[in-house]
Amino acid sequence: MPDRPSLDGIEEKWVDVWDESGVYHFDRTRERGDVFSIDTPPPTVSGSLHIGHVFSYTHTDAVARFQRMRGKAVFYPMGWDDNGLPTERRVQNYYGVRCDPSVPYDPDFAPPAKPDPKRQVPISRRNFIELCDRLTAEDEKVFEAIWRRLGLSVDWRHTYATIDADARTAAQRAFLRNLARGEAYMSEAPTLWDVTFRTAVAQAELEDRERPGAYHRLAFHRPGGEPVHIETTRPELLAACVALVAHPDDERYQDLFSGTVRTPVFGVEVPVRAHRLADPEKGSGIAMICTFGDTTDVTWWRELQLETRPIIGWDGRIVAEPPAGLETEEARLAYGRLAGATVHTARERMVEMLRESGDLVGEPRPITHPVKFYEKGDKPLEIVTTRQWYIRNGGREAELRGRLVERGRELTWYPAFMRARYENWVEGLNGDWLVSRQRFFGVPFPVWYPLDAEGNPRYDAPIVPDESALPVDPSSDVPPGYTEDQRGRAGGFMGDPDVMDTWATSSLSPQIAGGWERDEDLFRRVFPMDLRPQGHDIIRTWLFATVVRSEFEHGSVPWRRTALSGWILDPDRKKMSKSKGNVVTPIDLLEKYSSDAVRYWAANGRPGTDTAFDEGQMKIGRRLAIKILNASKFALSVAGEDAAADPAAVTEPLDRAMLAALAEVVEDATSAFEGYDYTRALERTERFFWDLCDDYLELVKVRAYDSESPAGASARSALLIALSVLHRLFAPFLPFVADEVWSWWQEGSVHAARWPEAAEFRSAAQGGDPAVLAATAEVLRAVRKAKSEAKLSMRADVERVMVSGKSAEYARQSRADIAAAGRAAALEFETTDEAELRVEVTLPAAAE
RNA sequence: GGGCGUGUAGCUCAGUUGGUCAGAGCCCCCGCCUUACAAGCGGGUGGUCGGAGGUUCGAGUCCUCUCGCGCCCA
Repeated sequence: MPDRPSLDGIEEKWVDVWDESGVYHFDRTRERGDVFSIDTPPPTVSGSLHIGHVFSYTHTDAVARFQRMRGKAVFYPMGWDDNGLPTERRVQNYYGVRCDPSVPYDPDFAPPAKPDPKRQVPISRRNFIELCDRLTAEDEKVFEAIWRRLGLSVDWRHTYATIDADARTAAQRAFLRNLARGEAYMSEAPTLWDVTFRTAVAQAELEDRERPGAYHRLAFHRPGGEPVHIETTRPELLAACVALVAHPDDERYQDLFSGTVRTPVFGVEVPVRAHRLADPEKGSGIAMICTFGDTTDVTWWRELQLETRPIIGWDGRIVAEPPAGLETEEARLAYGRLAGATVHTARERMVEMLRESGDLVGEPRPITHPVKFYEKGDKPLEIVTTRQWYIRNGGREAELRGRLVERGRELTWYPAFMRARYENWVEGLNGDWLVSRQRFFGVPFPVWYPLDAEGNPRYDAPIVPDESALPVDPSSDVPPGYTEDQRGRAGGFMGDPDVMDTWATSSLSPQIAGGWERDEDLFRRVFPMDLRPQGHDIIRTWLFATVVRSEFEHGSVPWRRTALSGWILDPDRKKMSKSKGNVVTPIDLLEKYSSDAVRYWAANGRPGTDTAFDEGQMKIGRRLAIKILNASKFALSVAGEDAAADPAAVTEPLDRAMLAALAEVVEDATSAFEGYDYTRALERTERFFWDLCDDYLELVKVRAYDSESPAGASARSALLIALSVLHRLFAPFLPFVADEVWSWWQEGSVHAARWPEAAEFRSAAQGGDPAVLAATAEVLRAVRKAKSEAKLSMRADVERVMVSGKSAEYARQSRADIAAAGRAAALEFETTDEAELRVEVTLPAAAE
């Protein structure tokens, strides 16, 4: 035990000790019932670890530590999400390169010494992936170091990355089984498309953003020539117009239904149709349907069985070839002015042409409206018809949807109201899950297609590998029955060029971490997992997708509980984010306040509740940690480090009262933890501890030094019992300081110790009444107040203390301790019926 | 527009099933060298619990309406 205990260097010391002792290792000999398994969220390593991560991972760690102390074998792995677009972008910027699959592999490639993000060097897909692997490996080391310093009790032998071979194997195996069972399918259909990243995007990745736009009033022409006015925010799509639509009940357009009109400028004849989704209140009540301007167009196109005349290409530009229907020379010339232009330019030119033809009525009317974006993109999404892979998720089948809602109800949600978010999402789905992405750094689809005699792929006859061959890369591996020289040749084969959505891999995190089909012995001990902690913003993606995959593969929920953490808000109540520049680096905070202090702040954030970033709370956490050091040192120096607590020696009413109060704290903290209310467990423990320091310790200080009397032995034993219990109660929250103080007088790690139970020290409490401690402390407070108001030192003598009231009887049982702590010469107690405890303190005349 | 959450001292937050529930910590003010801790200790000043109705003997605590903020979805 050091003379002057300190938090300095405490993290380095214990991180090493824990690593060497393996105290957090999962005992895989334990059966499922004795295991507590956690489906840890794999943080995106291409981003930086921010304070929000520290916040939520601390919550999980506290629960993991509690369960471990309760005797569970805790399966607490860590994953890294390195698969996907964020990593591609980071690699592009970091090395100044971009992936160009047409460039051949260069085994000697070295990235530019001075990366220039503006002039990225095109490199082969394989070189690009090598750089992704290299950079993510470095990032993961940094992350692990921070997690260790934060004190996460992860078993570092169990880590995974969403791009590693195990994850690729699991993702491909699950996909092949989905395919075989008909849960995955390929379809050519209108798809939300990000033109910057040139990839398809799923419903779950959409977000609406308010953008300026303008209503353009356009004149279409009836067969007789008289105009029909429509309003559109996307005049550039006029060439893609396939119909007009109005509400079936709209009186204004009854005569037009089942007739046709001609488009302005292009003179294409299009039908006028009726559909309930046409809003009579909006614009002129009649709209043009284009293939495709928005998702409503897709609905109309599908339900009204309209033609397809797409004009926007994968690059977001107007395609060179005019769509069907543009027959006249003028129409083709007009289209020629748009071909190759961006959407923005095309709109300007189209408006120009409409002005020339006189079909633009009035001036465009500026508005602000919500536009769909890919959440990681910065250009509006287009809708392009492409061939994509889908996994069923209930978006098209009520039966499956209902089953998935039911699975959600099998889960225990912390907090419970988060379940509503899940159900709202599932019930609002309008399509299956699009899982293919036209990107590079991801898990490839384990599929090849035969090429027919003309060299065209036969998508209806995909070739799949045997599961034993996984993972495969169809761009370099050869399908069964073919040779490499048949790649890309007529009569040969081609590999599917796409990769899976990153959620298609991370939705298998319980299987990947748990050893599904790789280590079945492990898997049956940990799956379904006990807990899925995660942010509430990814209920619709990660949580939902994981439920879907587990339903298909195992016919069960993937876990029993899920805990949704809140966000960290800056002092202005805004979500902290990099773009706002209000992010604080965790490592600086850990160094400034100590890991325990930062954990203390985090542990004060309740499940699902957004929490203010508050360094003040970290200061308090630091104070608490230091107090634990000092109070422990004091108690141990009084009692003797190697002294053993003897429950039978606890005889004084005040000591028994303290232990009885502590028993209540233990019971309360335990049930709070069982209900995932770690914050309450901490609050109760902390409250008790500070009161113990302020009152009980001061009261028994003198007596505890008395080595002669039984009263002294009583105090010392009670102190040691309380200390042991408190060290363990604090261990899940302040693991460093808890193990430090524990090590001064106990064998082994506090983190391997048994969680305290009231039964342990009930006998020592001997039916003690917490009211004795409460009343005694109240008298002590009154004495202090008198001294404080007289501006006296707490060491000042007191002539007389007169206590009366209902609980005077309780205080009387601590007469000697009050006299000693208050330095009171005379004490009188009068038990009356008065509810309020009255304390009269008489100070020596000289002191007044 | 629909769903969910939230609004309690200057700040951050507790307040289980309605009855010492008007609290804690921080901040601020006034004191105290008290050998565990001056990175400490003691004491004190702060609120008609967003607003309006209602149920009840009694409501931050239940109901209705309303205002503000936040998130999710259209």
